[in-house]
Amino acid sequence: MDQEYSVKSLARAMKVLECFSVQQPELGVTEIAKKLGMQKSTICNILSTFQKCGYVVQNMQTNKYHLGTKILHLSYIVNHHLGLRDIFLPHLHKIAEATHEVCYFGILHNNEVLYIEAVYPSTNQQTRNILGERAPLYCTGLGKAMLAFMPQEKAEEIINGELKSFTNFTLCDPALLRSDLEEIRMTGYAVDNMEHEFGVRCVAVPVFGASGEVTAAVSVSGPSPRFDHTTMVKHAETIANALQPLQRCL
Amino acid sequence: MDQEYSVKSLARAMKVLECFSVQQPELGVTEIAKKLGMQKSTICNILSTFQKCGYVVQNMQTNKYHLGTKILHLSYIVNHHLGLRDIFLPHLHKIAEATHEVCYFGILHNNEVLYIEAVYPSTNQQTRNILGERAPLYCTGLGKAMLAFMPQEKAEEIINGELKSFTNFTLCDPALLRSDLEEIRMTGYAVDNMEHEFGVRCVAVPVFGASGEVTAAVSVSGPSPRFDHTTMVKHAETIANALQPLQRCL
DNA sequence: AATATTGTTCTTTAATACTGAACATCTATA
DNA sequence: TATAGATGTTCAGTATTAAAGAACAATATT
Repeated sequence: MDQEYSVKSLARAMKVLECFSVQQPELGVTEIAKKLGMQKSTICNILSTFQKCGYVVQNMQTNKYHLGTKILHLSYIVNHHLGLRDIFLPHLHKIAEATHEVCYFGILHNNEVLYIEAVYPSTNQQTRNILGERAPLYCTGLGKAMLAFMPQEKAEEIINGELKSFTNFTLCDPALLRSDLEEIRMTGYAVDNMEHEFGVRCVAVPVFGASGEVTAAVSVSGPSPRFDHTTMVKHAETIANALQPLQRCL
Repeated sequence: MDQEYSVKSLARAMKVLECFSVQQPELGVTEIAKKLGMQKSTICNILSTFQKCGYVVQNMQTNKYHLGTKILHLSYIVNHHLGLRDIFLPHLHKIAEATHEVCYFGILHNNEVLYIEAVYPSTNQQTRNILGERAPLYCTGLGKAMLAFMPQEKAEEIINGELKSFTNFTLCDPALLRSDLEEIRMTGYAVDNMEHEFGVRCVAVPVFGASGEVTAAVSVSGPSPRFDHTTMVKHAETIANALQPLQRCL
């Protein structure tokens, strides 16, 4: 009997929360019910519970629901516990100023890149909020930097999995990807040559934990004309140097 | 029959998530069970479900649990939907640079201040992460700025509620607090005179939504010697001017 | 005005979450 | 080193209750 010691109603409820996305921040009851193949009334009850707890808010005008601010408080605790953001922030600033490019910081989570922070150089004061955004491993600088140093078994799972094409430059061929990862292991840094977004190049360096496993990565990225080979090598060195004191101590 | 159309097991489970705090980011099964007066096995099942969903992670060394990064993704959606952070950030930067003080941005949530962002002036590069932190309304600049313009009924609830003393300067007397709030309504800005933290003064200005209700507040704060009366009046003006374009349009 | 389509309410039943005890691990203390 | 007291986990039975499905109310659309 493969009994699962899990609270099924809770798992179902969390799926409801996960229906909300940046693209669809507001959802109706039937919309969610269809999406999950569940009954309207069930969704209604779950949402009403979440609302009472503050995790979801109903828009009085449209009757649709959206995520509540209670989640922000939880995320604060996560961030604080991880502590990573606080530890990395000064170094990210240093890198952004030295390279005059946007500096990203992401961690490995569920076989995806989870962006934790973006720091803009003072010469480029954008304010795009990417906290919490996710991206695939195989076609981003941060992702490949981590993929290259992951346990081979886990890495192969991804390499042999679906490699969706985002641009003409995306490495959708496992063999090509493998040799790229090999080069990353040799040089110590990953290059994303417009593989995820056309016109955007990126250099990323992995960060290793105390026991030697990849835990995170830091990158700078920007418009491809500014990212020629020699510049990217220089940037990689800048990042690697800035991260030196953090390597193998987290 | 006052039947509650809520999923009780879900409400219970969310209470488990809420046990985690900055002070106690890691909790054991029995610890949570005691805190909530629930059975160990129940907590165990809930945690195991949350773990499968990625909302909670078990520390292999200590067997204790902590919140997972999945929450970050949800918080990203919240932030993005609120959009507030993105809208306010440039103005917060402006205020921080103009006053050379830390600039805070908070919203009203569950009768508390929920801190959304802190921006440090370039002359004071701290990196304290306060995203998601909460504080009482009656003894903080941001809080009083919002409390003063809340619906009277809701405000009185708080004024007549427990007014815990944080410092010798905390206004724990409802009458004193009321007259302070009256002054805030007159001047349009709130002053926190070391009421929450000794040695820290703060000036805050409320932000109003499209329908005229208080939705948020912005403040600058710092060591009391730097915050004399004339300086604070000047800071209040600076903030009010910077926020002008955002008033009554959100 | 008529007709979908939405969110909500309600009851019944089948599912399942919680209890409570037993078990397995680990960690202080004698 | 042995023992007692923690801890987290497993398990089966019962009492709870979550979900289904239909009916209702309130909008939106035609």
